[in-house]
Amino acid sequence: MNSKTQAKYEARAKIIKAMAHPTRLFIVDELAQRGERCVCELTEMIGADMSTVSRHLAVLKEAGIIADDKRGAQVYYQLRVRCVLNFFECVESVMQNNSRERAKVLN
Amino acid sequence: MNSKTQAKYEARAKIIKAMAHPTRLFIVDELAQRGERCVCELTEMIGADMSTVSRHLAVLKEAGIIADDKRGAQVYYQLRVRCVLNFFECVESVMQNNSRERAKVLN
DNA sequence: TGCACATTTGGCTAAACTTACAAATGTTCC
DNA sequence: GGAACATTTGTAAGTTTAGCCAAATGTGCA
Repeated sequence: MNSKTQAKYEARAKIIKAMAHPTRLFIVDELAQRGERCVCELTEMIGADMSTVSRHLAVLKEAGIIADDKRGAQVYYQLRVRCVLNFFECVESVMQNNSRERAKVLN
Repeated sequence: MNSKTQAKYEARAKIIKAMAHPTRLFIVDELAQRGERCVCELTEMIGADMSTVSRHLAVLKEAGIIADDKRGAQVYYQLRVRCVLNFFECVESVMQNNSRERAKVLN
């Protein structure tokens, strides 16, 4: 694989990697449903340290998946790219395939 | 977040995590285009140690994204779920948004 | 059986990721 | 200015991941 091809896949992987964490998937899902949320609201829902949540948000923002909007002392985050929601559909179908496959093995 | 919700997002993250590596994205892309490939062919194309490639393939297989088919001494892998290819489209659009955004900042 | 080849697995190291606490920064309001 | 609050950042510890080499396993064939 040449270095240009390598770079192409690294750039893609970086964005997918930003989605590859349960807390970050929760955040994306939540923002998709509610439009926007501030860090304190998300922290409350997630139940982790606020600094941890802030770091997850930074990862998603750095990847370009969410955008931040400072309003007073709060920072509100919103989804910038809706198409990442398509990931969920596909993931669900993979999981369904998997459980079907496992059921088959047991017979 | 309760433990059921937590488990849901962890299961999803596991599958997305399997896609979150440049080499594994390359493999998925290659299998999508060529139908199937044995480990030795992929190893040749990727240019890493065969044991490394074998481990990447195991990750994708464990997630349910690819399937293996042993034929003689070789093991052929093929894509089991085409919808993961939708990831690429979305990732491209995120990258385009990002570069547009960066261009705007420079003006 | 024994050699050649394909693949996987064990073991190890280095790098990356995740998390929490504490401290720093920024904002509002008195 | 100073207290109260929201958020980010520095730091350190623990965990996971990626990579390679070497060894083990499995297959085909003389």
